[in-house]
Amino acid sequence: MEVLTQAEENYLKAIFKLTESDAVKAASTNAIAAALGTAAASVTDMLKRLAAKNLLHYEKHRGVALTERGNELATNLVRRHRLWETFLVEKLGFGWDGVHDIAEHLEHVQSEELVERLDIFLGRPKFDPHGDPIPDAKGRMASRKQVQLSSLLPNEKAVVVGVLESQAAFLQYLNRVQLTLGTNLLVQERFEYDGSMRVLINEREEITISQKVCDNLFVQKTK
Amino acid sequence: MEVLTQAEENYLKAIFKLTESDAVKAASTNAIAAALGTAAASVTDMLKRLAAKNLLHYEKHRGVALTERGNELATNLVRRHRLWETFLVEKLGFGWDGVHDIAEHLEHVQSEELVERLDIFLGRPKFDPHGDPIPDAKGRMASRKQVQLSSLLPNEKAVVVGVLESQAAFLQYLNRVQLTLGTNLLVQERFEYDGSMRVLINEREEITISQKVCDNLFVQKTK
DNA sequence: AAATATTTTTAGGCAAGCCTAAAAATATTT
DNA sequence: AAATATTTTTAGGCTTGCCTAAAAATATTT
Repeated sequence: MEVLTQAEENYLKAIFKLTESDAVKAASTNAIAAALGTAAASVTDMLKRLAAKNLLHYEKHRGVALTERGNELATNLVRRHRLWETFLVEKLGFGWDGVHDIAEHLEHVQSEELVERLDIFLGRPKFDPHGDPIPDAKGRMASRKQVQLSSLLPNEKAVVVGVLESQAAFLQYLNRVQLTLGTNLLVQERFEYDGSMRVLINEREEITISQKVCDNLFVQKTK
Repeated sequence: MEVLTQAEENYLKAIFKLTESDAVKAASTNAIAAALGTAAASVTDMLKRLAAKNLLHYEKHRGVALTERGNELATNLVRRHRLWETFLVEKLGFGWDGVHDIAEHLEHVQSEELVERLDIFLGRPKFDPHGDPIPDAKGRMASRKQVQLSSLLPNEKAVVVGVLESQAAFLQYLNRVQLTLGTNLLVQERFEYDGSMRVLINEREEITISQKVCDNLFVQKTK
């Protein structure tokens, strides 16, 4: 089992995330640079090194995709990250939003046994505090726990993860009212009368959403 | 609060340990190199850098000692290390001997809040699984929990940490029978008749120790 | 005290990761 | 299709931490 540096691991994870939505099959140099906050030239540098280690497929000007091995390592990294986030929230009492940066460091500690014992200690959780699925030691994970927005009760928090029907008009509407992928929601109230909901968006703005929209929006509960 | 690299932290910790026994006031280049497994030239390199950051006093060919600030940072590092060791043993069920290397990595995660919460989660322990005292956030720590070997009961484990009377003849005897500082003991049996004990040394050799020696040996219980 | 041994420092180099500026390749406009 | 804009790569440099080999300083023997 090869050992990667923290920098290498961070590149793998960034590429993994960028190519996660199956629509996209390759990550561009610029996108990776943006994700990591480094110069594009540094990315090219590293891509060559990772390609030499057979962790990704690289062809000049073509963008990159992880190899099987690269995917394996990246998935394991995600596993570590999400287990630590779970630990920080469940055991140490951190808020679910203040936890990412610390997990970003903890995830780099290399010890299979540590991760395995942590997993057991936490009761082999399937999802982390953000609702994201935690891969098991073999890289398998549950699919996202997504539900329709209309199924939420007042005071529940969620994040937008997808739509049921993806007609252009609907997506345009979502963009218009800022209900984009990743938007955080807090349900304030639900009106029985017409099934509409008042929702706080990204801890800032409050809007009212019709039942039709609530039915078509997939969200994932968060804490 | 300045942020140190892992390498810098490792140097601080090594120097801290080397100068811990108050007898020694300066750590030599070679001793540091040996402790870290690096070349002496690399140590000289780093000593200059750490001196420039006011973390230690460095004069060519004179050896080094930590500054107040250096000591503070090193103590905090020890705190982090021992808290993580405690976590690994108490919560994750690691054996107390398989824990050092992992803690070596965890200790470098920089987050005051993380350490504070971990401390609380563990119930603010005063000693780690090796019996070493855990400094509090201000750097204060209890003195070692040392007891006379003669006070131990069969099946208790301990490590040699000092002597009561340090006559040369006694120390020579200890060296002779391998009862040196850091030796691990497991009490097998105690004979009421003459107060002598049968003890397993470093999980290998079994010897019998007279009451006089047992009274003069300070040990620290371990798990 | 001179000779020898040991320790420490200097000098010069190397890999990993980052940078900026310029060149080359690819995409988008017109 | 030519012109322009954007993306990606190359080239050259920097810092951190490490190395080896040789020089300098200090310690120990004789």
